[in-house]
Amino acid sequence: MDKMQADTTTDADAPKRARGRPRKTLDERDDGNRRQALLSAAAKLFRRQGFDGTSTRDIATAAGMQSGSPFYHFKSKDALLYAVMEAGMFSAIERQAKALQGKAPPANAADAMRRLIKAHFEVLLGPGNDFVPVMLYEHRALSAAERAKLAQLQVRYEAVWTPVLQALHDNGQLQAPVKLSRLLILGALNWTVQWFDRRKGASVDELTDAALLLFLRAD
Amino acid sequence: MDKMQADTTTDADAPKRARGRPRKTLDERDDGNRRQALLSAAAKLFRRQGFDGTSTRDIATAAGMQSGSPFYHFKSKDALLYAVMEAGMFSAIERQAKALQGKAPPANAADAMRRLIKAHFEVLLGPGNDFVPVMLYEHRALSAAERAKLAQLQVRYEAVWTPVLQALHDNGQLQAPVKLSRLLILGALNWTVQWFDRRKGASVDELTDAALLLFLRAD
DNA sequence: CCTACCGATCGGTAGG
DNA sequence: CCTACCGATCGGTAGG
Repeated sequence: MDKMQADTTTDADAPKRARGRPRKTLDERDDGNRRQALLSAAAKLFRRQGFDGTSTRDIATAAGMQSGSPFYHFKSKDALLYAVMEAGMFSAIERQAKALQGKAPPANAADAMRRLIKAHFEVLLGPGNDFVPVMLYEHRALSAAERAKLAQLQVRYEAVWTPVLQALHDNGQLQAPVKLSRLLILGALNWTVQWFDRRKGASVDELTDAALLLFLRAD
Repeated sequence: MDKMQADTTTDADAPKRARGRPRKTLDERDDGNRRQALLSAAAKLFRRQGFDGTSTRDIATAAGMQSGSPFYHFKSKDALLYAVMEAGMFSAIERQAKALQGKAPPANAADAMRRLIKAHFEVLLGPGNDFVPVMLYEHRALSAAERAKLAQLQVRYEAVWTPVLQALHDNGQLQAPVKLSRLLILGALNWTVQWFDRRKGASVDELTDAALLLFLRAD
């Protein structure tokens, strides 16, 4: 709580590998966890206040650091934003793959669709999932090169939808053209970030049901 | 082109009501058209670079003014943003009403839906229509009071969709719950701002057709 | 609407 | 990772 307070815990069982300058507290210290703290703080603040509305000082404070310290971990504020977005895409891609594999493969195209939609909502609306929303709403702040790198990951993510939509189109459950369907559907899902409130109204499951009813004809 | 160049046109037929300090050029000068120029410039720049990414100096330059001059027309940068958004909502509401009235009233619920969707796309994707996109993507920059005022206009706009969706639900063309349908559908439409390119790919009419096929069952 | 300017904030860095 | 700091930019204002 109080960073000024002296460390009163005993030093007897301090980790043996501790050497060099003394540590200020006993909790997590080493490796990349300071970097991770910066990433999480940045994601949360970028989402709430926007990239431009968040200063690197804000982020440093939220991570318990001084104003110049984030630049020890990240070359620039921009690099921090990119790292947040990339982490978001990796988590989305991973979650998507798990949803499709699961314990059993999808029973049919509609089942695959349900899994994709639900996984998408979870990554977007789940508690503490600020990384993907930041990616959706702040990509204008990226440089052209970073935007291009990220676009590759997005293509990978969106490509998974295509065969599922194609199968649904083939069996008549989806009427609109596959490509425009994908764009419109993902838009509907992504926009939920703007209005969905986990604390009230529908649940993610109800949302998933509604989306399926809206987009697909019964089989 | 060159602001330094002396005005070489003759003064003989200058407007008689010209008095007081001399004008620098002969073109539009009086009333609110400077204010309008600021609004248009701001809308364009806010959309392209974001609210925080656009300085009041940028806007002044784009409107052919000096750095301090926008504040003669608007109390603050924030007030300028709000004015852009309000103008966007007014134009959307007006266009929506015209679409539903038209020369003839809608033939049925699906026809009304088509008109609503197309009007929405036109306001969103039409050439030079930067006001509504700015409203969609920069409302985080508003104060709470301004956001609340704007929300009233948005409620008015969205309320028009409800009876249409209800009718479609009643006749079986729409399966998902009306309220969630409205939110998901408007999300799908709003998101087109992110990917739609008037210069290539589908037209607004094709987009409208695809949306109808996606959301509604044939009657 | 322009000129000249102020105060504040911000990203980033050197040097330890 | 902290301290101390720089240079630049920015919203806004006074006074005309």
